Parts: sequence; structure tokens; C-alpha cells
Amino acid sequence: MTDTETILKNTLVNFHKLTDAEFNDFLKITKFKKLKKKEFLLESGHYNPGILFITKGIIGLYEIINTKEVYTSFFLSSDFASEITSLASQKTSTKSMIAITDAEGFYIKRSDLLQLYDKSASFERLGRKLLEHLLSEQHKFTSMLTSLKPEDRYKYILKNNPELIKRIPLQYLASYMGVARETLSRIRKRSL
Amino acid sequence: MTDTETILKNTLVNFHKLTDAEFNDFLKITKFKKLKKKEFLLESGHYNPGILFITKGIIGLYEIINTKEVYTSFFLSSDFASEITSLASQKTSTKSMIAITDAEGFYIKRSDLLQLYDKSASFERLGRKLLEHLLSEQHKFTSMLTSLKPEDRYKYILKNNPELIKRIPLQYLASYMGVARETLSRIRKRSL
DNA sequence: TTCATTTTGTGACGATAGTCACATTATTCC
DNA sequence: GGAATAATGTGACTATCGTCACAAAATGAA
Repeated sequence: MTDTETILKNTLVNFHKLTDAEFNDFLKITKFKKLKKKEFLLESGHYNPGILFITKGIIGLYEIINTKEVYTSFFLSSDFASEITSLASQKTSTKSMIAITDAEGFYIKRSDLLQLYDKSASFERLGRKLLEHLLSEQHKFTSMLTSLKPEDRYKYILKNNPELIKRIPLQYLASYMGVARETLSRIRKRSL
Repeated sequence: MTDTETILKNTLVNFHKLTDAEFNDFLKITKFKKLKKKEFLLESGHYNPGILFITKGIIGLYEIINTKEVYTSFFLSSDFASEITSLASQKTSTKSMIAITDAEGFYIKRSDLLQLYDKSASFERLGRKLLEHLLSEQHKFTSMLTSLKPEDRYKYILKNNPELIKRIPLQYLASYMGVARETLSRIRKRSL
């Protein structure tokens, strides 16, 4: 098994135990994918959802709202980059996923993922647990947004997800935090 | 089958088809529960998670952040009121669920729910699909928060979830929207 | 029904974030 | 390496929101 495969396996198993055979089934439907910076993993208006287990780089998820790009998630190594609405609904996506740096990882097409769910209840359970985790995180993020003012949001992210502060371009991070880019620039200056 | 049971069945089936036998298994572990206004469905610090399928009334989910109650969700009829973090993690909850009006519905204990998942992959799938739906909604809510200013958030909720505007006390709604209660009071006045 | 309590409304004011304009750095790509 | 392009920084100003204090209204309990 390659290093990256081991990382993938550990990540999966962390959600739910898989047999070797099951893990191999998973690997089989996976395709190693490389993205250049600014390349799309998903383009709004298109229907090509899937999941990328990231082994290198960063993927950003954004949506155009009132002509502005609003970033709602960033995915780093060992994350499953996905857009849940189009994955779940079979509709074209209103959001886009783009490589913020060169990135690579294991890609699974939606159709293959669904087959996997049919094949074994283990995968279904893994999926459920992963979703529980993601929903829990998303709730945390939401209450952070509603209860903290911009500067405290910055400190919160610095503490809980310092990679984002280090690696995400300021303007994208600003939209993610719900502030103007100038405001984030000033917060950052004050926090030195 | 009673009226409320029919509503429950329709709601479940909307996520994933169940056989009559499966639905009966579900019903069996369910206990009809009534809550008086201000009664807790879950108390922070306690470990008693479960899900309430609401047939009447409203449940609110909140968390104390810097001595303030921050409401993060409201559940109405046909919703599954739950606190995903404690459901998924087996830890005591940092959040509380409280009846905002008198409320009632079908209650399922976490342990019974897990047994159900073991019993049949249908339930696991239902759970997965429900979670996908919830996560998708939560993402929508998050981007609404980050991209709209308070007055537009109010209009958004008025359009997409008018029941909340009508039925949730202003101060709770304000924390949910991430604004001071005075601000929401003024927004409401302007919007008449 | 009445009194106590809780919730909501409102004015004044200060703090803070947003906007616009432009300067300064970084980055990209020949 | 250097020009073009993109991203970030910064000042000035404005709009908006939060806070505090208190009034009014609604709700709940006896």
C-alpha cells in the first residue's frame, strides 16, 4: 500500500471500521486526480459531483451571491472535498469547487459512491458517520459566526484551524468569515 | 394508523422508502412525548440525547456563549429535533433543547436509534439521507449569514421560513440571526 | 383581575465595519 | 527579469450596528 493509500485508509477507518476487502473495493472506484491551481473540481451550472479525498493542496468551495464570490468551505489534506447539495439532490450545482493551490487526491464519482452504498452497509454507515461529523462541525461554525464579532472570529479560526489563516488568500478568507476584505486586512494588522 | 403516525411515515418515506414492517419497527421504539413550554428536551451538561419527531409545537436549540444564549436551530412540526454533536459523539451536550411552545411528538432514544441502524440497512440509509439534507440546509444557512446584512437576513428568513418570524420570540430569533435584539426590533419596525 | 415578571420598543450615543479610492506588494507569465 | 496583473494595505468617510438606559406592552401567576 502506498503512503497516501494508508492515509486514506486511516481516515476512513477513523469513521468506521472496514475490512481489507471493503477498503479495496473503495480504492478500486477511486481515481487519482491532480488539479492545477485555479482548476475547477466542480463548476456551477454543471452536473459532475463527486468527492475528492485530498492528499495534497487546498480546495475551496464558493458560491456567487449578488455578483460576489462567497467562500463557504476550504478543504485541506485528509478532508473529503464535496458539495453536499448536488451530491444529495441530483441537481446541477449552484456552487463551484476550485483548487486554491495545486492539489491532488483520490476522486470518487457520485455514481460509483452510490453503488458502493448499495454494495455494503459498511459504506452506508461510514457515510452516515462522516455526515454526522460534518454536520456537527458546520453547526459549530454557524454559532461561531452568529456569536462572535469579526476579530474574535479571526482568533477562533487562528486557534482551531490555523492552516486556513496561513494558507488561504485573504480575500477568500474574508468572505468565509463574513467580513469585507479590508476589515480582515486590518484585523490581521492589529493581531501582529 | 393515527394521523400523526401517517405524517411521520410520509416524512420518513420522503427520505427513503420503508416497508410496512420497517415502519412498524420504527414506531415500536418511539415513545410519544409531551413537553410544556420551557421544559427541556436536552439539558447542557447532561447525557440524554435522542431525536424528537415533532407533531406539534416548537423546540429551540441553544448554547451558552460568553454568558449569552445563542440559538442555533428551531424545529417545527415534521422536523426531527436533535443535537447532532452529542448524538454522534457519546459525549455530554454543551447545548440545550427547550420547548419554546408546548410541544409533542415521537421520541427516539439514541440507543434505540443505534439498534435500529444495526437491524436494517434501510434505516442507515434513511439516516444518511436525512443527514445529507440537514447538512445541505445548514450550508445554505451559513452562506446566508456570511453574505447578507441583518435586514436581508430577515427578508430571507421571512421568505424561506416565515413560520420562524411569526412564532419565535424576537430575542431568540435575534441571536439565531446574529444580531442584537434591539437591531431586530428596528428591522421589524422598518419592514412593516 | 391585578401585580409581578418578562419581553419588546425606542432614543441617544459610541464603536465598528463597510465603502471608495488609491498606494503598495506579490504573483504570474512571457 | 521585467511588464502586466492580481492581491493586499491603508486613509478618509459614512452607514450601520451594538450598547445602555429606560419606557411600554405583553405575559404569567396568584
